[in-house]
Amino acid sequence: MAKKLYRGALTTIILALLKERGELYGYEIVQEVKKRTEGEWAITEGALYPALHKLEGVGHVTVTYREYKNRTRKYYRLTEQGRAEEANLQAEMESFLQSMHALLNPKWT
Amino acid sequence: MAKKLYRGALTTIILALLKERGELYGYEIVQEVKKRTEGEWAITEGALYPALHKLEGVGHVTVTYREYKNRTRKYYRLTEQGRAEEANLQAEMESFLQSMHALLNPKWT
DNA sequence: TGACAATGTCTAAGTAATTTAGGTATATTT
DNA sequence: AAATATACCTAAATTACTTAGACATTGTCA
Repeated sequence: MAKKLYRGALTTIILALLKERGELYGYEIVQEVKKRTEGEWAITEGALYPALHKLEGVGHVTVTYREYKNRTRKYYRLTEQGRAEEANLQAEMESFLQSMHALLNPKWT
Repeated sequence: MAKKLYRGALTTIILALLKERGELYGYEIVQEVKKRTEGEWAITEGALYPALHKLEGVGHVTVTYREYKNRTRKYYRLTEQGRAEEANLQAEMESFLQSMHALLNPKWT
């Protein structure tokens, strides 16, 4: 059974993958997440595509269309802004992990 | 500036604190989170109280009213079910951390 | 003493990320 | 031939949360 992906983490994941890989198309992101988490997470397309469109809308990614076996792939790539945002979200995620650690493993009572 | 608390984490936090402390009242939870995360997280009461009521509704916590200086405190305590749920959410959080790690620090490309 | 902050509870409207449940079309596998 | 995989999409419903209040008592400080 697929585990919970906390709300707000999806964009962080997308941007992190794009930063690492340079360029990915939507369906590829779904497969990549599934593979890397060994099936723990299944990103739904109903969440992914609107998230990608929003990222495009705010200028964090750009799109290139490429044909492959009669199907169109939309490749996404980080803009400069997107690269900055990726750093922000990465920092936020680390802060989250730290705070979570402080809460669940307290040093002082 | 207060950082993001990913959606879905609030209940995990509440149950974890109750497990550790045995008994807490709502306002105390707000203070405790603020203290432990050194101000990083500010749980809003508009989120906390409904969450507590929901936990009570599904039988994960019980309530005891206590008076203190003319003000009523509602103390929450885990039920057996709540204790089980706490373990589930804790496991889910750990799974999240692992998956997040796998995504952001991949071993294989 | 008068005002403002802190303590302590609550709710209701609005927001936004997600789930659910579809749709369309081609390629590949069984 | 039918089902699955690939590849994109959207719209309605859900839901956890934010915002913005309400109410009452106690503590603090000018």
